[in-house]
Amino acid sequence: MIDNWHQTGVALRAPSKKAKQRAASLEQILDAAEIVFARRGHDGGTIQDVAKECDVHTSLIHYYFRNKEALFESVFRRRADVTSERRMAALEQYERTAGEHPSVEGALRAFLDADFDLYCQGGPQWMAFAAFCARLGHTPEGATLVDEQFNPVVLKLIGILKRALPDLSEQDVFWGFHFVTGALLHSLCNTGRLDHLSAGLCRSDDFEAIKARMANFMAAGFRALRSREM
Amino acid sequence: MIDNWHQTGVALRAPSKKAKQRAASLEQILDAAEIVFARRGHDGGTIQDVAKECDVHTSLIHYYFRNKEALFESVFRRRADVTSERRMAALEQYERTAGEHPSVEGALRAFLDADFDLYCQGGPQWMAFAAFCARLGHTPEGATLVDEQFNPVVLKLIGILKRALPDLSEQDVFWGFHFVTGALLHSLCNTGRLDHLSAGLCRSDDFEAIKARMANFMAAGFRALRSREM
DNA sequence: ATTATCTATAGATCTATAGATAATGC
DNA sequence: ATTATCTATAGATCTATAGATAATGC
Repeated sequence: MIDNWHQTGVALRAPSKKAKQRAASLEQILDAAEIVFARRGHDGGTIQDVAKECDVHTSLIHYYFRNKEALFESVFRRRADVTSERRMAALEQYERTAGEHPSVEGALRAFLDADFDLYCQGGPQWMAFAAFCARLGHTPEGATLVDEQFNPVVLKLIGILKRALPDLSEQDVFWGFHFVTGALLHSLCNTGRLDHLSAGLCRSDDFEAIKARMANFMAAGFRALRSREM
Repeated sequence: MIDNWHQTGVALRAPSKKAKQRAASLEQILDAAEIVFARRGHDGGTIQDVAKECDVHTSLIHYYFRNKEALFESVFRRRADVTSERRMAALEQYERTAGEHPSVEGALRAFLDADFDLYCQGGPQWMAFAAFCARLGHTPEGATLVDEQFNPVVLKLIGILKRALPDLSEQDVFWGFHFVTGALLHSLCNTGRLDHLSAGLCRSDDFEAIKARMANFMAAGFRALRSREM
């Protein structure tokens, strides 16, 4: 929240009580929807669930958001720009420091860590957003939304990867990225499967552990594809 | 279908017309449900969709399957044993041929290829089953079902991986497997994202291309985790 | 007589809207 | 006067069942 209204000469009105109320309600509803849709998916989560979660009446949700689709998309849009801009900035920053010879691992680290840090340190709502996006990412309908939002950043990453791996075919770069995406989305989903499987040795919500391993693991994978071609 | 009824002495009756009808209807319904749930998920797919898909009335579905849950689970159970037994057999076969020194890549190849071959060569219903399982695998509710079915095979794989990587910590083996699972499920999901991203260069339903790369890629990842520990 | 299939419908959600009421704004 | 919130309810699904009808079995 930026309160620039009392320092500009242009007499921007102070936010009225109603404006504040409105903003607060919008946020409450979006927070609740984020949690509900992250937990139960687009089809499993209902407007009634959302209403219960934030203790308002369903009609208020329709008052602020035309319909379920609009609510769903608003949940995505509220944070989508933040994440893609952060990733883009991290990639550009990495490009500058790496200069002529970027490394696969460096590029992946920039791309992935920007995200993981946000989800780890951003509190439970960002965590819910992560799961929300992950579910979105592996439905065919959701894929369109995700594509539009993240393709620019992803293509940026792929560009750097190509320069880091000049002797790798373009297909292999895409397939490698496909594996990275899968592992990332599965991690963000946080299904708890690994917890059972490892008998508690690993917790699937331990994003720090994932962050510490993933770029490293995947970078080696890309390099191995290269040797496969020869 | 095994028609052992006319060669045994124990006078097993020939399947009556009704029995055949029953079997055919069951299969039709399961096929349709497999396609519907694969496409729209557990919550998005309805019994009405299934009925329309195979051109029977919804009440017939309730006649053969008590309720939606039972139908859903039957879709899973129909093929689950086939896949896990195939994988188990492939892993045991690999263990025998590899002897004292199994390799990461060999183990992964046995584990993954058993699946991919089935999905590639088993026709469209097996393809639908793949997507069905993938969606199951990244919901928290579905995870329980998947766990019960596949944990034995997965633990078998993990056992071999541990012997192939004696100097890798147990945690790292599990995290590596976590990444493999993610990439696999994402591939089976077949969202079509890669098609757009690569402007048609790669098709996300090209399981042959994935099969050719995945074990190789992931094996290198595991080895890289090892070097991280030192 | 039994089993497979369909017709009709109850009952439970769920989304969405119209219209009433309460709170703020000018 | 405008905006925020709630009440009440319409209308569209969706699951599930009861009971009728059609086909096979003995």
